[in-house]
Amino acid sequence: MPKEAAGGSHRAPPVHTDPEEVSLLTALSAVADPVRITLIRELANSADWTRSCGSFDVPVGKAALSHHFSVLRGAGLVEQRDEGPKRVNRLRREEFEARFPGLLALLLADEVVGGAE
Amino acid sequence: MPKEAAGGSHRAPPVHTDPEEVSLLTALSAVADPVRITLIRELANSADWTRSCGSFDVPVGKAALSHHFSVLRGAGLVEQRDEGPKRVNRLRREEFEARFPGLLALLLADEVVGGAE
DNA sequence: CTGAGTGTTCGATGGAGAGCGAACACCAGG
DNA sequence: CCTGGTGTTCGCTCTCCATCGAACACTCAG
Repeated sequence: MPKEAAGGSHRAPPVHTDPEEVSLLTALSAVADPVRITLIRELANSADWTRSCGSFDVPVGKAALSHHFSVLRGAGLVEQRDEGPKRVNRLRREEFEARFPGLLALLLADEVVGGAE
Repeated sequence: MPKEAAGGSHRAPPVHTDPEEVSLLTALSAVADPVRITLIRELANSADWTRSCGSFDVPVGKAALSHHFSVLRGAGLVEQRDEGPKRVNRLRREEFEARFPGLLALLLADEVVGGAE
C-alpha cells in the first residue's frame, strides 16, 4: 500500500480533542497509566511550550512515547505545536480542570516523595 | 492450623484495604472501569449497608461481579460486611475522600451530565 | 436434614493496549 | 544535495484483565 506522503509525519497538524468532549471514562483511562502520569507531572513542572516529546525521562521507546502523547491529546490533557523539527507540549491546566475538577490536582498532589523535586 | 473452632460459624472474612495505603495508580485503575463506576454510583445513591452484592444492575455474571467488588475493596472504596447469607456494602466516602480529594466527587458529579457520550 | 439463595474460587478464553523494531516523513544545517 | 535529529506509523508480540461456566461454601427457612 504505497501511500502518499500527506498524512505521514508530524508536519500534519496534531489532532486535538477539547476537554469538554472527553468522557469521564476516557479521562480516567488516560490517567491510569504510570508512564502518562510521569509525563503529566514533568510537564506540570515545566513552562509551557518548553518541552519536546523526546525530552521526557521515561523508560519507553519513542514509538510507545508517541502513542502516549496521542492518548493524552485524545483526553484533552495536552496540547502540541510544531516548532522546527520538534513538537513542543503544553499542559491544558485550566481547560482540563474545568471539565474534570480536581483530577489534575490529584495527579500532581500525589508527587513521588524522595528528594528530586 | 488454628481454626476458629466450635460454634464459630464464620465465613471467609472480606479482605479490606485502608484507603491510606492505596497508591494513586491503584485507585485510578480501579475507577477506570465502566462496571465499577456504575457500582460506585448506585452505591452512592443508597443508604449504607442496604445493598447486597447481587442487587446491582450491571450486565455481568456474578463471578465477574465478585471480582469487581474485590477490586473496589482493594482500592479502599468499598467496605463489606456479612449479614446472614448476604454480603452488604458501604461506600467509604470520608476515608476515600481524605486520601484522594475530589476523586469520588468527580465520579458522582459526572453522573448523567453530557460531555461526549 | 434438605433445598433455595447468595457469593467466592477455579480454569479457560478473548480482547485491549503497552511495548519494540523498522521504515518513513519532515526539518535544519553543512 | 546529503546527513543527523525528531516524531509518526505499521506490523507484531506479549501481558494483563474482564468475562463466563461450573463447582464449591455458607446461611437461613422449612
